[in-house]
Amino acid sequence: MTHCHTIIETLRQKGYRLTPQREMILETIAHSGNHMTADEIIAQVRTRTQAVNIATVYRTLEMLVDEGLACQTDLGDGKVIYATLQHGPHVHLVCKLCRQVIDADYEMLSPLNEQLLQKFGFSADLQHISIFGVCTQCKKGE
Amino acid sequence: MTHCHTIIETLRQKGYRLTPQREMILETIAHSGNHMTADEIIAQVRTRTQAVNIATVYRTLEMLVDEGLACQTDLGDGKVIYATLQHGPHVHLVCKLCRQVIDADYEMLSPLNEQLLQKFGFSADLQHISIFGVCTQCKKGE
DNA sequence: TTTACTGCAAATAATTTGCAAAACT
DNA sequence: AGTTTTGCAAATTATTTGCAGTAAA
Repeated sequence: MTHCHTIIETLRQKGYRLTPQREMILETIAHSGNHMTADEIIAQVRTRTQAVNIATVYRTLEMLVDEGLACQTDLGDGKVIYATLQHGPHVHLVCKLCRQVIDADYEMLSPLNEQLLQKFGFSADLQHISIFGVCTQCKKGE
Repeated sequence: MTHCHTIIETLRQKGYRLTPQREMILETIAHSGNHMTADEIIAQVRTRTQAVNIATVYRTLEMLVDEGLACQTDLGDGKVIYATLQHGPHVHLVCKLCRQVIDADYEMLSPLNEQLLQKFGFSADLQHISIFGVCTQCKKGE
């Protein structure tokens, strides 16, 4: 809730209107403490009220990403997940078999970040990154 | 062409049929020496003949990826690119402004690969990875 | 009151699929 | 000949958009 209020305050200051839809969408993402797809978000919100449309969810998410208040990660298999920035930067380890998403610490990527900058002058967005592979459990189960 | 023939030989050995469509698609990707989207591939092939359908392109690409003969990379903005493995593993640095794709050497990722394996038991597919960010030219142009 | 925001339904866009006809081997 | 593979058109899926009505400020 606290984190949620921070975002709401920020939006208000930027001149956005605070609609119940936006509040509910925000609360849902922030509260879950996890990454969610647009579909998951609307499903969750609809346990509370029918008064939200999927188009509004997409428009709200786009706004949050544009304002730097949420991060968007493409999981590759046609799924895009969103999360608020409460946990700070991290890496998404996506298991391509079970589709589980593990969060790893961002620190792991600092050396890479520096190398990319030095060798290519490339400023990488490593806070949004998804790394695909196979998790421990799935390796055993094979 | 040489590289192309290797792939064709491999496919034949695996029991796949060698159709002109598959040959043309393969030649196009291998020849370009670059990453291409399904759309770019069919556009290129169609400068030679009309006798290829987009569904066939997708089916061929899927087969190549399944057989480990091509790699597939999701660029995030709704584009998926494909390339044959002639250049060996590499990292795709995608500029989110100009959409240019720079190839970086895979070696850069070895330490990360090891860490992911040690800390999480996660076998990462780093040969398919896309890293988003802003390239030198775009940084200047801003 | 003003103008941003929402819902709805239609539009996109990329990819996938069913099925009959064509063509490798 | 027998089975794979293709083309076509329709289906799918996720997302976007136009527009008229609703509601923050």
